[in-house]
Amino acid sequence: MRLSLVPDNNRLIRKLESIFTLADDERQVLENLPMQVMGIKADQDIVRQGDRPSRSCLILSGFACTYKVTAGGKRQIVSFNLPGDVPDLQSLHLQVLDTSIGTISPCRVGFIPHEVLRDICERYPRLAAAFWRETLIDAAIFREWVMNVGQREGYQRIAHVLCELLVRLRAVGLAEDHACDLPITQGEFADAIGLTTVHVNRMLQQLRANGLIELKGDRLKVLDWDKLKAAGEFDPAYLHLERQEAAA
Amino acid sequence: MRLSLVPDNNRLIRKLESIFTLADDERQVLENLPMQVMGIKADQDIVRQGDRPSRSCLILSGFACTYKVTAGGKRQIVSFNLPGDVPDLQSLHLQVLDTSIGTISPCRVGFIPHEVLRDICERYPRLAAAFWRETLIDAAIFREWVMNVGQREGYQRIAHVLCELLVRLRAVGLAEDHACDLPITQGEFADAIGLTTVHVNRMLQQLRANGLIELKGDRLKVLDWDKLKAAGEFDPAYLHLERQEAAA
DNA sequence: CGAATTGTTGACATACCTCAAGCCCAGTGG
DNA sequence: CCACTGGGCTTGAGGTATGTCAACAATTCG
Repeated sequence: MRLSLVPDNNRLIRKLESIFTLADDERQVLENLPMQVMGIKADQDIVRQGDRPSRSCLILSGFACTYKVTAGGKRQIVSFNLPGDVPDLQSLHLQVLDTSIGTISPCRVGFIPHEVLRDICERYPRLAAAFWRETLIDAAIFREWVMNVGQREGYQRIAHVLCELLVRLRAVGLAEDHACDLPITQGEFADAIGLTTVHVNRMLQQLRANGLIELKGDRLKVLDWDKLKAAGEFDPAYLHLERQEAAA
Repeated sequence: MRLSLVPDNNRLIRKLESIFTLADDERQVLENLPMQVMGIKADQDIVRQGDRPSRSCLILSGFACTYKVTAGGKRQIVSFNLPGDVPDLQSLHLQVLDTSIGTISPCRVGFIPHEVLRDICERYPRLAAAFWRETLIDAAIFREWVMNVGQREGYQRIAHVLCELLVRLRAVGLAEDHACDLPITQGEFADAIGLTTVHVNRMLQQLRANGLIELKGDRLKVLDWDKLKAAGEFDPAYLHLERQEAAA
């Protein structure tokens, strides 16, 4: 555990800049975000449901996920957290966490005190809006996931999640056009799309057999993007990645 | 369609006040929210996916829902919107709507221009935070819904939604302790929890047979709240209704 | 009062689950 | 360097929750 005043949080900056141009002072604030940086092993909780955190965590590298656990002990992953994400930004205004956040692969995580964030929001209204916006995009993703598990069949569900992951990774510079590292296990996919690991396995094989993807070890290659998109009924609009245009 | 400067948006005020005490000027701003009030029949869209609205809508009375439609034409309701809700508050920062919002019963809806909201956010930081918080609670509900459709069986799912609706209605003064008006059709429940209307019907009958509820016409009576909560594994924490306590 | 929407029921089909075994591969320790 | 271990992946057989289709009953509403 070490303190750092020059953390490499360029994924977050990159995400925000894809939305609007940062002024020099705004960019500087982000580049010098005071945070406590920590390395965390795979499969560890970063924060837990019920916690009342006084800081938010920024994923600097690695894969994490937000999840809830059923009374019966079943786990639902409600979101994959990628570098540049601040998966518990909500705790700035909601005191008690209603989800846990855990690592999937080894991660580097930066913890930013809420006071710091509040201070920034006060002084840089555009950054406040940008943070708010980030939480709204999270919400949009949750909505799409409700639809995914509620209305689509297994085959479509996986196709959809794979599409989402590839596009989001691309947005933070962690994917080539049609390939990316993806250290997500079939069991984790299962918990994310509400199927069993057995069934996930079978659906993945079908995707492979149909020539849509190649998925081996931690590596995903999309062989036929159009077909994969079609299979998952994937329309990236809900990710709100497009630049803010002047309103009509 | 008429303009009103003294709209009865007390449900919203009530919700916000349950979180923190409003200052006089803040309360006055809310009481005098300039909005265009409109009566809308049942089963009409208020706004549509793809729209770029320049105002947000406040549900004044009646039931509405936020939904998405699959490429295959299946509808997923991702949220029920009750009086006091501003279901597209997000459009303040996300230009393109990724969902449609439609009425379930006849509604009175107030449209508030974005400029008005932005102006309030600038001048009343605590109200800005409160609005942000509202969108965060929406997100928390979406997360719970992902879990509901992803991990729970039909019987549990309905129990859960019924619990949520009753608690939320209570929070805005629209329910007695264990009963409320509920003009939601079985087909709508089906679209909300990812089942068919036939199966919803069977699960409801089971809930009735087990003595948990009475549901007839537009009226829900919960006969055994503890059992219903248990059946749906319902824990209201995710609704974040508790008062903001001083941080530890 | 008729017409439409909603609720109910039955018979049958299927996507997905459960259990259980075997395989592959990376890491570890002797 | 090899044997061992454990996690993840794969496969098969059989079971169940839920879907589909189709008819009919009960309500609501104009």
